[in-house]
Amino acid sequence: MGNFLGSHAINMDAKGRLAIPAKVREGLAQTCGGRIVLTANADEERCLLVYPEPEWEVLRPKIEALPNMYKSARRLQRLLLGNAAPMEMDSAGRILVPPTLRSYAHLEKKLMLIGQGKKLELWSEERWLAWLDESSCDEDMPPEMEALSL
Amino acid sequence: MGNFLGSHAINMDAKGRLAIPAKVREGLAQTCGGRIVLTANADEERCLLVYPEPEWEVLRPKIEALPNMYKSARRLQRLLLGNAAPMEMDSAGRILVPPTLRSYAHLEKKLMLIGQGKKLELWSEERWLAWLDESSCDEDMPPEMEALSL
DNA sequence: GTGTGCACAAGTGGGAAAAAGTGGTTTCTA
DNA sequence: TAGAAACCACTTTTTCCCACTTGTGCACAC
Repeated sequence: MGNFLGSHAINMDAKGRLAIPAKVREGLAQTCGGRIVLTANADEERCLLVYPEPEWEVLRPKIEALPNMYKSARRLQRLLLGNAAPMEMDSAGRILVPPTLRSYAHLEKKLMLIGQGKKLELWSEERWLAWLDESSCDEDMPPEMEALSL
Repeated sequence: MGNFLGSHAINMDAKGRLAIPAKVREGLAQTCGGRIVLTANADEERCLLVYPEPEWEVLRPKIEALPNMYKSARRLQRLLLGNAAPMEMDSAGRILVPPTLRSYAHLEKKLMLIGQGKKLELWSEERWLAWLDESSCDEDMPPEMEALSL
């Protein structure tokens, strides 16, 4: 199962195409033959999520099965299912980000691709840097986290 | 079983016709030979629901059978059954949205079509964007959802 | 050990062909 | 007679491919 680490600065061209860095491309080739699913992130950060297809197929049924009398479940379904776009890379290893996702995450030219283990996150560089500044570490933690020793 | 994903910006013309995006059209051709049912959504969001006919025929008897001593059940019946319109696409892959549904969901020129697995949702673009902004992620969650790791 | 240059790989941009979307006109039907 | 359906022709967008530019790493020489 793919193990994506590290961050990469990348550029999106005028047509909305972005070249996956070669290092990451290798990882994707291995875990999913280059077939990925791009979707919106559901928490308060407006970034995109990049899943290798097999990983997405684990998640998708779980999301579809959520009881949709709950508002929070409908939200998750609308965001994750409603934005999911299966993608394949072109001959130069690029993907075309759909316009709706581009505007959801406020993607312009300069982007950051952030490895998160099983998936990757795709941010507008501006928002990523802003998040680094704002985000603070004195929120509530789950117990598993309190026990960590870094 | 159709699997509709992703969001698409589409335009309705002056006659109330809207072109189903080609990607979605394929999915509809496969699951229902292009025969769909368009109806109103019953939750607080005024959007329309697009069902492949076989999927609708699974749902319809269940709605009809709801015990209608309950106000909420009557509401569901009036909205879903009372607005259901079977549709077929014209030679260019377009459907004509009935005026009553158009006004129910406040559809004007710019629309969004949102894949939701078995069905699709059709929103006024304005309302969809507003919903994206307002909707927050700290509502009650069903237990299945708390356990999710995205 | 350091610097220079070469070669290959990665990233970028543009253009042409094909497909999708749009608008209007005519015909049919209620 | 008005509205909807079918049809047709035009315009725009998308997709695919090819060629160019940039960057990186390695080797060799100084």
